[in-house]
Amino acid sequence: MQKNNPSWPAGIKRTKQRESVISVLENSDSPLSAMEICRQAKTKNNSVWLSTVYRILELFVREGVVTRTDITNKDMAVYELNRHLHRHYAVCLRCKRVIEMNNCPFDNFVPSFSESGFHIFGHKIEIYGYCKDCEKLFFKGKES
Amino acid sequence: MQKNNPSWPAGIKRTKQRESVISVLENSDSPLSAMEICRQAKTKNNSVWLSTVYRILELFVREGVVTRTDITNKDMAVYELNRHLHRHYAVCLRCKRVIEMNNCPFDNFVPSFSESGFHIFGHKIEIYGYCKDCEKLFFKGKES
DNA sequence: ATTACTGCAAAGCATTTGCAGACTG
DNA sequence: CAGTCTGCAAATGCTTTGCAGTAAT
Repeated sequence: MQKNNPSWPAGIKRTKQRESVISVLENSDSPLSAMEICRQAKTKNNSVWLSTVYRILELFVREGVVTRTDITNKDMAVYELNRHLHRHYAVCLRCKRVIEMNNCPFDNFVPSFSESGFHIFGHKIEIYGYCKDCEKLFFKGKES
Repeated sequence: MQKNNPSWPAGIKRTKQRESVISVLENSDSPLSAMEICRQAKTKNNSVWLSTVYRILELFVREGVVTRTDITNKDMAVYELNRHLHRHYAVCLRCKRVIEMNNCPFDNFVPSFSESGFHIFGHKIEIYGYCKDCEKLFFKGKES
């Protein structure tokens, strides 16, 4: 997010730590944990403390610039830029790798409820299973 | 889960703590946290230590008898009996009421992944929004 | 200059782990 | 009676918080 980038939220002070966090997220095509963001920021010689990263993420989530996702069976939240894309992920039950889904089952779907009048704001979908690599191991395990 | 209940997983030793955990889950119509399960088990005069509850839940999840869910922005996992119903719910953001959905968006849907070879075992869907009653209040709030 | 932000340390809290004694099959 | 499970305590790991010094506007 460059200077003058209009998507920098209004009234939010620029600090090198905040720009650094945003920069890491901009250069990632998958959601990252706070720890990973901190590690990558340090690599770039931008020292950012982990607690600061959490504070910055909390701020940007509140501002709507970043989204936070809690993944089942993973004990860490992951964060990504809110690119206003509607996206869901699959998680490998073994290696916890997160794989992007390119479409959404709610497109062209009309939900039917047991009670009328529910106003949907959004949804969260989580797909679980085994990734290519872990499935091999999984079935190898079953064979023996 | 009574004695001789065929759904008790094969080869799993019966202990009063395990039966107690399952009993709490059987008598609940909503998913419970480990702490809540522990509390309810204690109420029934069945002393179960919290760490034991976690070990028991881990075992039953592995055996497929129980499912674990992490709820967004809640820092506790919740557990429920795996009733083998394929069902999704909508949760009201205000009153937390849970409303059943009668269909599933994954019927007749072919997911597309950014990486090939992911083997889907299942999915979880969380729909959020406002129920009929809370929506009225919500919009009343916005007007004033 | 004023107010907000960060470094750092330390606390919080759900969950996990280690170990010795208790219990199940 | 052998191996597993539990009580208990202590550790772990992610996340939050408190505080004093630092930086942004």
